[in-house]
Amino acid sequence: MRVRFAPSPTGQLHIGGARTALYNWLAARGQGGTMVLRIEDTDRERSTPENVEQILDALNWLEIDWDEGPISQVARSDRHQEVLQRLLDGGHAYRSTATADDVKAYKDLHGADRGFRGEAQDEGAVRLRVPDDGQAVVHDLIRGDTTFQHVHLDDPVIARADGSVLYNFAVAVDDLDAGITQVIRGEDHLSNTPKQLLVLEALGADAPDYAHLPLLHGPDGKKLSKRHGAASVQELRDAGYLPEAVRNYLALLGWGDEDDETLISTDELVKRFRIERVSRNPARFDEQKLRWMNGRYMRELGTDEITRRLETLTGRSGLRDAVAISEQKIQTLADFWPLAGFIFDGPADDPRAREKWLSDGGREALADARQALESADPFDPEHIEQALRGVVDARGAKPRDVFQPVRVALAGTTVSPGIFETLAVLGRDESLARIDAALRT
RNA sequence: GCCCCCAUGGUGUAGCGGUGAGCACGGCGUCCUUUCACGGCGCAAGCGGGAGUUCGACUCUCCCUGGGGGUACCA
Repeated sequence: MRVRFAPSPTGQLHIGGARTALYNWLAARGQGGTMVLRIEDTDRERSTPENVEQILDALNWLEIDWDEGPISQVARSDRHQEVLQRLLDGGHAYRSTATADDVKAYKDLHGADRGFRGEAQDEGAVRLRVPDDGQAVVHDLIRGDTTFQHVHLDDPVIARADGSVLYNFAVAVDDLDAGITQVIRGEDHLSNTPKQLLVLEALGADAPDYAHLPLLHGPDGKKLSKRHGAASVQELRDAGYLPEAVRNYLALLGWGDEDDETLISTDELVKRFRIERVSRNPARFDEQKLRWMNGRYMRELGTDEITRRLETLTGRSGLRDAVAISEQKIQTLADFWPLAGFIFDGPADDPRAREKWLSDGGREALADARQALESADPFDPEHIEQALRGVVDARGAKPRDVFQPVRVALAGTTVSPGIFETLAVLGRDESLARIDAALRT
């Protein structure tokens, strides 16, 4: 089996594209097959090395690998010209100057469901000749056979007047040359498949098997498309998601095994994934579920590994202690800094928190806490807790009336990791200094 | 307009003629609790509609409705 992933080199790898990549990859790896990359775009402006590089980067981050260097369509123009000429010579294609208006006029005359048929001229764009009778049958691994009657199909333009070839022609030739046996792509390509089948037929070649994946929609139900600035893999990475969690989540967006398990490791995914089991209905990208799943993966990583990833992401070091007391509370890597950044950067500025917890009663409690903290020894969570609980008892207060002022003094906000642990990580000197600073204001 | 695809709770799905329609996210409640989380327990919430086929339909067929895609000298 040989599959190919063919992203458009528009710079960002969009989430739907990432899922397509994943399914291709899982299908290939699971069956001991091969996955090749085809960077498809007949437009030289878009197929820039930088754009291609970005797609490759995104794939690398997802840890989705491929077996051969990217096949560039633009670089294959000689081959495409050769095949195009063969179709022209064989009478399978013809030149025509017919415009969209001509096509419309033809339909007004022959009926709306009647495909356009042109006359051969000696200039103009190249159109494929479509027979009036017969049909194109797409053998789809997910949906079964889909039949398109030839009569309904317009003679498709396969090359511009200047000779440059168009997608539906190029992709058929490239897949054929690359020996692709299974084409796994988005459902938006289903309706165009007959054109590709016709090209293959004109060439006397067998068609590959197809698998058209249901499209992905955004939370609003609209198409989550590369054109509509939808979330991309790059954005997921920047939002602090883990590649293994993204793979798990994306795999489930349109596929489920018999037991409908939710948390499935990539290894397990490779073993269990079957393209035939992919669902036929479009799915919505639900970031909430991704966040939850990401949290689960984070907690399985262990403190050292989370620290390592966080340090690469932020470029800072010495985060381990802060990670240890925060890891239960964050869902993504990006959640860490807003929660624990105050440990390194000093208290945040939250006037409302200060007003509420550092007013009269709060200041008294804080002052008492400071005193108790001075003698906590050793300065570890256990002894800190003893000291602070002592203050609570002595004041006859509720725990929060003592803990919250301390929290706000240290963190500047009402949200932070556990207060005893935070104090311990900060150390006695820094903790007391922050409390003093809070007391002074 | 024409061609094609799709249809289980708010979301993702399991189901493949007989089920109390299962799981997960989210929601709500509750326990834990120093904040926020995590975790435990519980609750609400679904087969779009109509005809068939069948002893029996979420499961099969048709129609409708509703989504989506294609229909470019874009990919």
